[in-house]
Amino acid sequence: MSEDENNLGTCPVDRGLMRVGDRWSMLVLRDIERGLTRYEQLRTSLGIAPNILSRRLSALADAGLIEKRRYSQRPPRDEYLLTDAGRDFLPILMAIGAWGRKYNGAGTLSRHLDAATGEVVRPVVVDANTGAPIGSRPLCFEYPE
Amino acid sequence: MSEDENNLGTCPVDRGLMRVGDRWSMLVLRDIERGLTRYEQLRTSLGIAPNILSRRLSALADAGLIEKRRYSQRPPRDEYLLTDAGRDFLPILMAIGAWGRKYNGAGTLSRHLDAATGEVVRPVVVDANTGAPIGSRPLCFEYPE
DNA sequence: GGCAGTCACTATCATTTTGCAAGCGACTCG
DNA sequence: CGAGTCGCTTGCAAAATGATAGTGACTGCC
Repeated sequence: MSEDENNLGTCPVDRGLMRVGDRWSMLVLRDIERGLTRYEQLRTSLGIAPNILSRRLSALADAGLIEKRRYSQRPPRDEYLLTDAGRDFLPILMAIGAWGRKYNGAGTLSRHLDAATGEVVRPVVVDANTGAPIGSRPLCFEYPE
Repeated sequence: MSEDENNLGTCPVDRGLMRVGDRWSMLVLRDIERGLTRYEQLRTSLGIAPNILSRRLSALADAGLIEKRRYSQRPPRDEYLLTDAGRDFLPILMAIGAWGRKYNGAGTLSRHLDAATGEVVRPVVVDANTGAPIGSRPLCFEYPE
């Protein structure tokens, strides 16, 4: 895919997208977060074809974002749970959600509330060093070698 | 796609992914940010087939994330620039990059530095209300109706 | 003027991925 | 025993993607 080694090979964005770079995977993660952990729940909630769901689930498991756990032997029943890597991806989904609300948010949309304050959560990406939102300060790139 | 109206129809994540939900689109945005604004620059940097690049560029333009601007009449030359919506998406790419670095970051990767301090930027998604990183406080969902 | 070369594409076709529909094994419940 | 649910797999059609070739508009060189 990459010819230019200064580019995709060393680009962390691409590294991330290698693992979750498709729509269904992200929506699956979102639904698992919402508590829809079983195959049938995911299938009906997403309206996804069963073969596609199977493939996405195993891809996500291979990528280390979810894991399959048998919670009942008889009848055999499994659930899909987020790993640490999967949970770490959720903030990104919330940031995408905030963007979607802003630029494609006609009508009423679901949202997250802070359980303690009851306030609507407003996800923003900031630089942990300065606390400033990304985009509010000039940045520059650094390439390896 | 959606059967369950509590789900995709009202989900801001899905609304966002409707516009940029594929790998190439995100990588194009990243490259434009890096200053690769011309067709040939993007094509060689990404190693993408020309027909695919054309389609992605017009999809991104239709979605309002980039716009095409002719900067030279003779010879006819165009460049692709980020719109406000496109620039607003960049922090998400940085968050994906941070995740990719953490979970798929073997070897040396490129990174962003704060132009003023020279420090490596560490993107984190926080709740703008509390300033707390998403994931550090319990949340709940609210669905319309 | 003629020819090579660059840029920004489009057109054609093979390959890959996605999606629909049907079916299947393991079980439960009546 | 028969219907129903869950968690899939299989087969096939449709759509998206990707490789390759080609095209039009120009520039720059001899």
